[in-house]
Amino acid sequence: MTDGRREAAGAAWGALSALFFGDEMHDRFHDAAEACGVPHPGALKAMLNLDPAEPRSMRMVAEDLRCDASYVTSLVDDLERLGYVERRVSPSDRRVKLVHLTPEGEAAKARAHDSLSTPPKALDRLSDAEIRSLARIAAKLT
Amino acid sequence: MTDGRREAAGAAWGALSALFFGDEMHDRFHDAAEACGVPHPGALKAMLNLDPAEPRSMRMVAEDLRCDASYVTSLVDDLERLGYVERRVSPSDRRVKLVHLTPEGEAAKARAHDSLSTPPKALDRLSDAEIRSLARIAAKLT
DNA sequence: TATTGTTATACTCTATAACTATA
DNA sequence: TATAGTTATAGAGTATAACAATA
Repeated sequence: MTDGRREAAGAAWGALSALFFGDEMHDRFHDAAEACGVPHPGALKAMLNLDPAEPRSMRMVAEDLRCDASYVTSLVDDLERLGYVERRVSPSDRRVKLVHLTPEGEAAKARAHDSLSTPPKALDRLSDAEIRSLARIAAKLT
Repeated sequence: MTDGRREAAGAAWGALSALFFGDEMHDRFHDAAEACGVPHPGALKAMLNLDPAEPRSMRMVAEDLRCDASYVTSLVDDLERLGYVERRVSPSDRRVKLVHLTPEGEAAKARAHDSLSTPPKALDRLSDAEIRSLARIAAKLT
């Protein structure tokens, strides 16, 4: 039983991967970066991880992105120049800078998010019941 | 009805996107590049698009990757140095070079593919029936 | 003349190392 | 002394422009 399960899981994931690594998603990712006015995908990912309610320190952003802290400096410079983000010194530790998403940044993030979360055309091939079933299953995954 | 359908599709896709853009997949993609001995993700994607039965021209590879033709030159140089790929002049047009995947290249591609298609741990949360259902639906998408 | 691929070159993205300020 | 962030610098990844060979 565990064996058939593993096989089904592999097949499911393989099919989904093909969709995500396909041309449509590749294009959409670049469209999203352009739509929110951000120069490169790295900056886009940084934006998507930011939440106005919970500002993150430069170092935390570096960990989110798995990149060097020095690169976060230039990334946040770019976002600040666009008015999407603000650096504020942390009240509890004056070495720490917290990256706050501005209202403009929030709007840009929403635009990018919309563009990315629009499902690819392949989903049109599913019946209504299948779509609902997929939504229910996917919800359990997060 | 079309409205509820769209909503369900958006929810499903959003949840799946979160998985794909999450840390586990990010790490796995780099692991796959390393496992197949390829220097950077661009070269990995080039490999994954190559099929020994249907060699592609340099220009086609550039279109697959949406990058400049000159970059394909250096990409294929790297892969050729690794023994994963061979350039052969096309019999029908001597300007064209066809990129053939070698047996070593095919093996490396398979290793990368295995690593990428291993489902993330989140799928453990699904029941056997849900996994099978997901596999059936995903198969319709490709 | 138009097209395929390469070379030479330059620009962008990202990391390493040395530095400043605060703890 | 150790840690957060920045600066200066160097390296990888990718594009643009000019070129050679073939069509």
